Amino acid sequence: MAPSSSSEPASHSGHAHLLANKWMGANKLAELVASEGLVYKKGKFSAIEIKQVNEAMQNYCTTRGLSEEDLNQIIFPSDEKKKDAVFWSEITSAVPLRPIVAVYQYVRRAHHPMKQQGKWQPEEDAKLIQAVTSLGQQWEKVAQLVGRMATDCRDRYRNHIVDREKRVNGAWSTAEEEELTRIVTTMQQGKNLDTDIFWGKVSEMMDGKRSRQQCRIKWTDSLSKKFKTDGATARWGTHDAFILVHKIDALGVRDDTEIDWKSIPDSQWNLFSAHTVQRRWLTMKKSIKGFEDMTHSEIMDILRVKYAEMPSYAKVSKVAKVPARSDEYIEDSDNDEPQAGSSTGPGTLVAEGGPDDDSE
DNA sequence: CGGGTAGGTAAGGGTAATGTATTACA
DNA sequence: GTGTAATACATTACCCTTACCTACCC
Repeated sequence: MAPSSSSEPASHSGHAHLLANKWMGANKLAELVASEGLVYKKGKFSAIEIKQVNEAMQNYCTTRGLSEEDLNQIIFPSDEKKKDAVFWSEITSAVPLRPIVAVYQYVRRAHHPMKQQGKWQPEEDAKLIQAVTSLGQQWEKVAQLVGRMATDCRDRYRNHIVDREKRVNGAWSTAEEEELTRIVTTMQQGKNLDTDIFWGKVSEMMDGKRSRQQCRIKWTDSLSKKFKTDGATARWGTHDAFILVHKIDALGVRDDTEIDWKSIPDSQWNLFSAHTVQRRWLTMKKSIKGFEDMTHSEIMDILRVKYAEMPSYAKVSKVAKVPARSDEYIEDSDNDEPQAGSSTGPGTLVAEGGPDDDSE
């Protein structure tokens, strides 16, 4: 495929066009990342991106005199197969680093008529169980019977219905914690990254007593920390707040929804999970009076002053003594994350240069 | 016909919002 | 000791990506 061009990486606009027009799956994307340095974005849509998408749709409608109903027909065509490639490409162009598939999925989710209906009622669970019993895991059909989005039915089923009789709630016993630690650490052996942990499997190995979500949260937010410190409890301190504020400051994002929390911890500071760190940020933010009406940079201005100095007495935050991966020490050649400048932002950028991996 | 692909569903993997129990501390 | 704010621990709705399937096109 046309490696012709020059020695320079393909132009950005060329990539933007590809992303907005070609329906590429994961493999295809990975291939382009490797072969011609394609850069694209993954992860949650930031507030800014959501706004851009909405404006693009609004614009699409007004320039063509389309009604709300027409728009709905485009997003969810009734039976006829009128593919509206123009629509999806145009909307995708509003968020340059996103592949068309991601935008397509996002918009269909966000505008689904049955979206967001809050807590599940017992009657709904009953309908769900009934539907799955008769139809099997055909979620689109099940959704019709239950009155919830297919994906929500699937989630409810796998997270709360399966093994429901065995499910245990409340605080974890020491035995359970030990069991989970054993399972997770065993699974990690021979794996390269902790992303190789399959929480559905873990839940099964716990004999269904705890759901995949319970297992995952318990491990990432609590047990992994204890494991790293050999049982010592590490509490969040001012020095941690200091580090966090300055890390976020260094990102230079326009809005905190653009922060990729997974990228915050590093080899020196990694006791707290991305989830925990994100929550700490929220707490700090909320402690500022009137934060609701402030922009991200205004909030940063205040926090920067508040945490201007590293508390001198503070012991440096403990660093994991157990390297993330078995006994091999991870060198961490200093990140060279392809932080493609500030223009990008939010979620994770996927680019050439594979960071990782070591392997053997 | 046969490979390629657009457009859809299912499965896999994860986070955000919120509630509740503990702990720190004035 | 007491009230309250911060933090730890739980719960679950909600979200995004990848795998897979199928009708359709050249």
